[in-house]
Amino acid sequence: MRRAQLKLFQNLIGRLSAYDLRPAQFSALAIIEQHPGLMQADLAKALAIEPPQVVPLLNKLEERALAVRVRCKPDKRSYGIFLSKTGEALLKELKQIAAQSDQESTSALDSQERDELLRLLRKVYQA
Amino acid sequence: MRRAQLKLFQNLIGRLSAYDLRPAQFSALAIIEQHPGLMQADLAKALAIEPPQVVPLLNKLEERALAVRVRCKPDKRSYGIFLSKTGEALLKELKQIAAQSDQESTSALDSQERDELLRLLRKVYQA
DNA sequence: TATTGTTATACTCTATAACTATA
DNA sequence: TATAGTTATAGAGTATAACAATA
Repeated sequence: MRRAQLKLFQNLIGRLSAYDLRPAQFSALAIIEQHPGLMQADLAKALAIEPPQVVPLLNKLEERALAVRVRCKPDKRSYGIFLSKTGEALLKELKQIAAQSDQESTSALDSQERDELLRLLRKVYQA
Repeated sequence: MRRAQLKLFQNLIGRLSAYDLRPAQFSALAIIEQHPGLMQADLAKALAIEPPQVVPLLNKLEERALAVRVRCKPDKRSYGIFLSKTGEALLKELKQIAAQSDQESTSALDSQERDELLRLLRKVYQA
């Protein structure tokens, strides 16, 4: 399991490096898209990382104008996190890159096996 | 894939911690058993880590008398690495622990699915 | 007093360059 | 000069404690 995961990860890291992004940053963009306006604590939980790690990650995304922090009206301690138009466009491109990466890393499998692998993996980690 | 792997790894780390061992040390014991007398560079390659990382790992195993470095006769630069009797006995126990860990981490799968997952993972990383 | 985000810090993992001793 | 092992070091990734602003 570890070796297969490392193989997939290395391939993805290589492809994302052309965008100066890490897998966690790509995941963050995808999560923000699915939950626009979420708070940093929620993003940490969704990424399975600790809140302090979200800070530099989001800073980087904000520097590059891919995402924005918006002060919440009711609770001025927290932010709502949103994708910018640039972020949305880039994410769309990145999803294709990631799909190509998965495809290449699992080129030894036929499409039925790939589906089955995904099904089994989900079953394991969702349990 | 990453999430499933993390789940398995965390379970294994927890179980091995009772023996004050890391997964890589357990793997090292298993590799040494399969290739008695191998050199440190070979062990590094088999573990997919860099040679310098082998040094503290092996030091720890030697301190605990689980493995030994034996100076090679012909080439006095290198060592042959072997398990001690203690190491062999502990490895036997650890293999059962690891099997239990895998079983527990994949308890959502039936035994046929578990076999299939293993087959697909091998196919991915061996490609 | 509790919570959100942040800073500072440390600990692990990993990778690279330089050193030693042999060849 | 080349190689096996080692040392030193630095860079990620990850986790915890403590802090500031707000509730």
